[in-house]
Amino acid sequence: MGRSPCCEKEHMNKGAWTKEEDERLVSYIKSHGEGCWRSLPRAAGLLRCGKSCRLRWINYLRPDLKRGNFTHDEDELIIKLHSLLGNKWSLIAARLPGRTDNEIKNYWNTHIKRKLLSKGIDPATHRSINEAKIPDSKKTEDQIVKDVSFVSRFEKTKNSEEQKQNKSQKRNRSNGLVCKEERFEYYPIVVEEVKEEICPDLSLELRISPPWQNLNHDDDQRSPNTASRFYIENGMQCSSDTAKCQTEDSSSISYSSIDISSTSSIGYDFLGLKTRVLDFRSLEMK
DNA sequence: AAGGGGATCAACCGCACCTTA
DNA sequence: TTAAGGTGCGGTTGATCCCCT
Repeated sequence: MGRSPCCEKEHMNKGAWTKEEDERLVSYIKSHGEGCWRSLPRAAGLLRCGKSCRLRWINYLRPDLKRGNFTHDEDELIIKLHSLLGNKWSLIAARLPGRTDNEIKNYWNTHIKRKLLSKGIDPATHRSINEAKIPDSKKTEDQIVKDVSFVSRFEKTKNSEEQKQNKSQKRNRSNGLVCKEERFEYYPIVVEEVKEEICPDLSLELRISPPWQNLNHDDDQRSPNTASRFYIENGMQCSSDTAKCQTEDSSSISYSSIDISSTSSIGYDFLGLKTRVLDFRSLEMK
């Protein structure tokens, strides 16, 4: 069954936006808010497709966008998130406030890919290019452990989780949120990686936990979907309100537990990065 | 100064997913 | 349950910029 086009292609402007079009769009959204992109162009007096308006707003006109070069910390964070999430640009962008998925995607393709290649790292797999050529059966234990890649298992696990949750819950796709009985909860992003095959003692789990309760902040009146904690645990006890987990074996892969509710105004160590960029409270949940 | 080629990034396209009736 | 509408995502394109010869 075919679908009607999102808008009439004829009589529509395409290509670069003019200053006047930008002003019309910004002015309309300022007074009416985002949403209903299909009818927005007509209401705003724009000869543009709704999708085009949405893209222009999200990628360029939104007032909370951070323009300018990516910082080194952002570079590192993007690389690490890409190793976890793959080409899920919207998920990566959700963890870099002020940056858009399009911007990150472009940046990845034009800068980071080359940077990784110059270091001998395959940007698709995050493996050493040389190591990638060695068959698994001939790799040493060290090489195999270095090759931990989260993407395939992540997809697999996430999909099965989603299937389960789809049956009983209303979903909000934005930023991996689940809307359940009028409350938002983060569904677990499980990155439990190949422990049975290559590293029996290793259990990596990337999880976005339910919203933190009993926050002693001035802005506690926010809706419950605006804050949460984000932590990665390594199959060990992870204290829920500490900024760092205790580990029994310091030689194991590093991990972090981040209480965003208590660290939003200070730097914290996400994936080994001292960074402030991972603040879910700044993410808008639609 | 010209132009060729690579780099960059805004914008488009097609598709998949979610919602709703 | 199903079809249609709405929205968002990821891949790709193309215009423009910039550097080098």
